[in-house]
Amino acid sequence: MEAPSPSVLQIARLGMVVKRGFGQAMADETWAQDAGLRPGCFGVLRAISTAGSPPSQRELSESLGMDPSDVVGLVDVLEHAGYVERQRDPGDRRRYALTLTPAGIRAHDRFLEVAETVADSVFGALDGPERAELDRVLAKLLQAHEPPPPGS
Amino acid sequence: MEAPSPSVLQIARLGMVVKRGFGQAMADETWAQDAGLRPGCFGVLRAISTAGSPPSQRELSESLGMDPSDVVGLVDVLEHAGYVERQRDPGDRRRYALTLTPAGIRAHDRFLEVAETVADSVFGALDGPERAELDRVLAKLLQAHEPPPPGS
DNA sequence: TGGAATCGTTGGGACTTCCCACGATAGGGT
DNA sequence: ACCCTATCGTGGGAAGTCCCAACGATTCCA
Repeated sequence: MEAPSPSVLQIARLGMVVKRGFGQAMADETWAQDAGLRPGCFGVLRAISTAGSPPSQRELSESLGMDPSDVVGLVDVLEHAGYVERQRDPGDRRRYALTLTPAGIRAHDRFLEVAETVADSVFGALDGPERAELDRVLAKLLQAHEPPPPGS
Repeated sequence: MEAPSPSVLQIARLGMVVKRGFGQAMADETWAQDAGLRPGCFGVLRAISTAGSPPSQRELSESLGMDPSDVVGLVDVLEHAGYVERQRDPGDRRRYALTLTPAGIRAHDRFLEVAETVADSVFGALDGPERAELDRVLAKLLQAHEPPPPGS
């Protein structure tokens, strides 16, 4: 039976390919290496950048699908590198309001370039429409697995 | 920037979702738990099953995109569970010829069921054509990144 | 026959992921 | 005003994964 069930393996496998490619591409970026940036830092930078208002670390952890305790170290690195700032939310002093510094925005842009290089390498076998369709489907799947936080 | 490059993040992210979902689904399968099967064992089982002739561990490692040293432990578990057999290749006594036992075939089938359940959970938001197209594109991408052994 | 290459294996280091528990702060009910 | 509960960020540790560097055994090539 040629059931399409192993597609879960393909996804997991492709995820590893991307992860490896990204890690390898990052090894060439001396500026990131010097700042001590870890792979997960890109996700944090991107999540802060795309968030409507300065997010808290918990919102980040939900938006990234990772444990809050793991976000701490990532933000630590980024703050120490001068890319993000932790400001106490005046409305709720338990939370932080995370913002990107100008240097953080530049770092994010450079990250995007690297990501695009990796994407070209990974998706090179796809033509334009295929790639657009893949993008759309992936976004749909992630959105289905991550109920967006309403106005709360 | 023309294309939304962060699709690489989506892939990696979705890979984690699958991995988690699979691990969680496997936690309910007592037979696998009792046999001490690890997540990677499914990939090994599937690789042996889909290989044309009994593969060596090195062929497995290439086909799975993992390090040969990590295949050892996986095959150890599977052999100890009575699912695969290590037979020396008479033509090259350095290699093993890995074969599935009848119990291994049954285990593989049960694995497939679990995988299908996970797939339904992950791809639930997609309709038939979308899912088929995703399958096709993923296979295309993996094939581009892993030239298959022609001697089958 | 001797040297180089390959296969399986061992060991270990660096890293990620996940879970539990703690102080600090906030909210809700009486 | 008080407790009780919940949430946020944080620390620590267990388990797992990925990757590399070696080593005996075996094979291949000159």
